[in-house]
Amino acid sequence: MTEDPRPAGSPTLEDVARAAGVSRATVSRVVNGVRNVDPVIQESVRQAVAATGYTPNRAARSLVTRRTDAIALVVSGAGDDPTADDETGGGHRAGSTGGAHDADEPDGGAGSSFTAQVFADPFFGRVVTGVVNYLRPRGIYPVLMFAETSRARDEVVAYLRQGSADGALVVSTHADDPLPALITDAGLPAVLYARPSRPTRISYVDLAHQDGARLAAEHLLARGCRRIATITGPLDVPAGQDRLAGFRDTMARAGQPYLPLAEGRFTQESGEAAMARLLAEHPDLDGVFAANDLMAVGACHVLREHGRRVPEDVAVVGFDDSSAAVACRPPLTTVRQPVEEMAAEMARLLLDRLAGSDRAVTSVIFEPSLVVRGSA
Amino acid sequence: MTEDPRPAGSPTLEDVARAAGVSRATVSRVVNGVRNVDPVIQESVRQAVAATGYTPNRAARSLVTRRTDAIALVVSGAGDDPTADDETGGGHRAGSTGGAHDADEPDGGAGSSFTAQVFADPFFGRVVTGVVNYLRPRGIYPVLMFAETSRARDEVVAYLRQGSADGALVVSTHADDPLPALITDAGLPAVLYARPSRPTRISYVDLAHQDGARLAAEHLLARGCRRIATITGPLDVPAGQDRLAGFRDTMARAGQPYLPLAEGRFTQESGEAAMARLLAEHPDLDGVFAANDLMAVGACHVLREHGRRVPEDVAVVGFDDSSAAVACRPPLTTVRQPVEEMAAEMARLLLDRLAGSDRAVTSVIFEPSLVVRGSA
DNA sequence: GGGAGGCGGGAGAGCGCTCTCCCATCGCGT
DNA sequence: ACGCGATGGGAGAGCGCTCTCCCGCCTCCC
Repeated sequence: MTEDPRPAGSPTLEDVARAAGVSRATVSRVVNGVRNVDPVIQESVRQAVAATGYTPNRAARSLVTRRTDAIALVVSGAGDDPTADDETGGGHRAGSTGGAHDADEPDGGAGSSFTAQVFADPFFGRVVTGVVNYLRPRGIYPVLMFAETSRARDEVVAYLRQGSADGALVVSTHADDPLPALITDAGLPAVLYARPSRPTRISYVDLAHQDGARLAAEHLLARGCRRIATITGPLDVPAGQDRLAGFRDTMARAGQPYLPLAEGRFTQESGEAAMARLLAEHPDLDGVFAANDLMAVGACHVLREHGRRVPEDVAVVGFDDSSAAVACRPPLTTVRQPVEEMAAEMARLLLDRLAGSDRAVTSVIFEPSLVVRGSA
Repeated sequence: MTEDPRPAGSPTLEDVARAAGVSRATVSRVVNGVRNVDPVIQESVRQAVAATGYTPNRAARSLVTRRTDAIALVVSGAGDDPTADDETGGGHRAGSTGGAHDADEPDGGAGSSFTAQVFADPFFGRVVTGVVNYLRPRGIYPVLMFAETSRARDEVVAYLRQGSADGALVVSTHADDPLPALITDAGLPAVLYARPSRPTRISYVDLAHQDGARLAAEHLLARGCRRIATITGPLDVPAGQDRLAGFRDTMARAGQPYLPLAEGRFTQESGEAAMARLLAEHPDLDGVFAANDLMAVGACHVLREHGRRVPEDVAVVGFDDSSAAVACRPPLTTVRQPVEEMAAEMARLLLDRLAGSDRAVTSVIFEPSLVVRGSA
């Protein structure tokens, strides 16, 4: 007959309590620092914890507290969703992207999965950075999720509903993303990055895109550019619309109501294509505002290939101040979007919501600033 | 007297059981698809589940199964760790980086945090892509963690020990990373990306770096380059060492034993600096092998700034086949590292380990391939 | 026809923790 | 001196689930 029937498994509160000669409740109180506990007992409990190598079991704790201290970081949008019927722009040729729409593709492979597309933009790395840096000191780690199909969206909601995370941080890449509504309908706490295109009772952080575009316009004008064009973002998302509106507005006010434009999709390739189109139609242009840095980089490439010097012949201004801006030759003059701070604020809003039970909807709008480098 | 004393909270197994007129056990069996259950009862249980909107509580399940169906994706390395004493290179001026060593910095801010550095390299996005794509169909989502300080490492281990995740996928950015050892010492399941610099009983995936470097060397030689230099990665990490060794080896075998080299740190800026150094010492060089694409991009920039055309005057070969390779002008000829597949395999290895109880250590080495584009 | 064996369902014991009670002790005021 | 609140520790009831028993019934074979 052995005395110890539990050789396996990690030590529990019970074990620590026995070692310290106190009750489970007392150990729990010491571990969680709740209520007053006699300093002497506190010390002996701490020693028992150290001696046994105790670590609280998170599942057990969650079960009773109904909190997980985990939050989901969801990148949402319409990838190549076969069920998507809310497309706005061109390209009705659904499924034309080479059958990559199978969510159960055997391996991690394929370069053009939604996940891969997402990380191709330095933007998401910055969001993650901001979120992680805010959450980490608080002992919280984000669970990374992607929701580009309706099935994936359901899985996200299910995940949240089964209490795997306390709330969600949602970054949408697409307009009319149904996820925010799904989450709030389920009564789950969430905060968005960027204003949802249809009004929803949900907190979000966003940038004053129009102000940013204004800064870009004023800079190009002040530089003396007179034949200015713009490469817009996708015009079915608020960021794309607002940057164009702000730019066009300032240009019009400066007496330049006609603004050549070409729509891009926030990718470098789309920026290249757009620049080529603009150059074909307006060979004499001397200034370009691209609605993000990636497209600006593409524009620079195409300009150089067409023998234009940047910024001597054509000045280029980007948007975001991402890593692509400094990596570019010449380095991009760009409108800074403080993504990391915004992401941190988004995390803060969610944590506030989880802590207090104030279900108030707050939105925080950040102001952009101009970063002048070599390209304009 | 109301009959229902539980208006709040989501429905539990008990509720479903009551609605279906069966026991909790039966509902559990249906939900988990375990053992045979009468089809009629099965159907009524399913209806009850749908009617009540039941979702199993993950914490409760974890508590008894001792599994979480969550895994940690840890990016590990030495950031600006004040306690680091295993630094190899120069720079003993600890803390010289402007007080940025405080882990509790108030906001998500600072651009040069470890997290930000990590995402500056497209490599990590690809790792995440591969991991996520493999895990997602299996209902598992990765928890993102960073471990660049000893405290952060302890937190990762604690996180795993408290059963917040079943295992870890570790990507080290640095040699002599103590994390793998810490994790295995704690008896926790983990798989690494890249061979640890000191041998450890742990599974990993890796690339045949030397073979990749050989491909690059052979391509440059076949192209007719005769004054070839290389920009190496950090020479204290296996990937840096092996790529140099493989390249130098092939060059030597081809009768070119003297190989000009400059060490970089896998960043674009370090690549630019290295290229500038090489050009200063060897103005007549006609071929460059950079140990990764980011440095190759930097090299291209510097070459162009010095009036060299790529590939006409100087051929450039990169390594990784990252997004930077296609974004570059001209597009980079590069050695492909199938990061996504490797990351997926890493996830597969971990899941296998978690499923079966075979504690066998396996390593899978992937073969690189040459992708010829415009730069060489 | 009767016993063995398989099959399907229920009862109930926990998993490890928190948290509400409850009780013992102590200090203090009147 | 006595009561009374404050203080600190213990007992124990769950949180929602899984899983091992156990039991009743049906089938099948000798």
